[in-house]
Amino acid sequence: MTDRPLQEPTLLLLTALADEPRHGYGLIQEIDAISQGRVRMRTGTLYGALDRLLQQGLIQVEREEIVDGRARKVYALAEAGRSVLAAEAERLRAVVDEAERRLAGHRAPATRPKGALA
Amino acid sequence: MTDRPLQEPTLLLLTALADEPRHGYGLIQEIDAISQGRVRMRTGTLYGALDRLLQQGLIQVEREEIVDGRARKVYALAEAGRSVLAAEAERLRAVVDEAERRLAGHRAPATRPKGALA
DNA sequence: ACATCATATGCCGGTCACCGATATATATAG
DNA sequence: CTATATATATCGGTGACCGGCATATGATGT
Repeated sequence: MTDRPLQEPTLLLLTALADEPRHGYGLIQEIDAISQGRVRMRTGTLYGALDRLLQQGLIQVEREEIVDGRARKVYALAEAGRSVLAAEAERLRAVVDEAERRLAGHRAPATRPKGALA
Repeated sequence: MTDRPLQEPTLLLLTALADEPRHGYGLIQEIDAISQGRVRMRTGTLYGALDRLLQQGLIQVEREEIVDGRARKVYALAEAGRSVLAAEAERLRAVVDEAERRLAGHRAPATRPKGALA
């Protein structure tokens, strides 16, 4: 399946769905808020990613509704998406920790015995 | 330019250079260590990324040397690369924090069979 | 009446980072 | 003498993301 690391827009999408279900346009706004206005997700990215994540089973359409005459699809994080997001967050945190440790000047021994590579 | 968020292989590359200069193959091994063996960077990704990062001024060739009859290029993190990595780490940490915060305040979605629809 | 912004979904062409394979070369271990 | 580790490099393909465009309604402004 998709063992590949998530790119940031996708990571933000799953994060925006982690607390409650939202519809497409609401996700754009939520991502804008999460990133302190630094990320404006394009609709091209959004709906493409939504389709992809649906197909991968990481999210699901919770319901469809009509608000003020405008149709909405409300997406929810699926179980699979929840665990993928958790794993991804844990992995990324480790990398970020390591980056900041090294930038701070502490040389944490990441050294391993020779021949560790298969 | 480098306004776009770094992808993970690139992030790992800069991280691997953050404590000391390394040559190409050494970077593959270091990234293997940092990621606890989870990421095996391909040479196609590595040398392509190295060229790109050189051109962006995020890294530089510190020296070239010959060890045991094999040529090496030793790369070092440039000042620009150091600040980009720092900014990227800070940004990613915020996203990861937010993701874990939302996951912890768990709101499990109704696991509905497909076909259920409003 | 007309314009324009905010809301809302969706498609399509292009770009580029990454992947996998391949090529080349030396040193060491079996 | 063959395989593995070390070491650099190129190339074609894939796919996520970007930017632009199309479409439609409701609210606000002039």
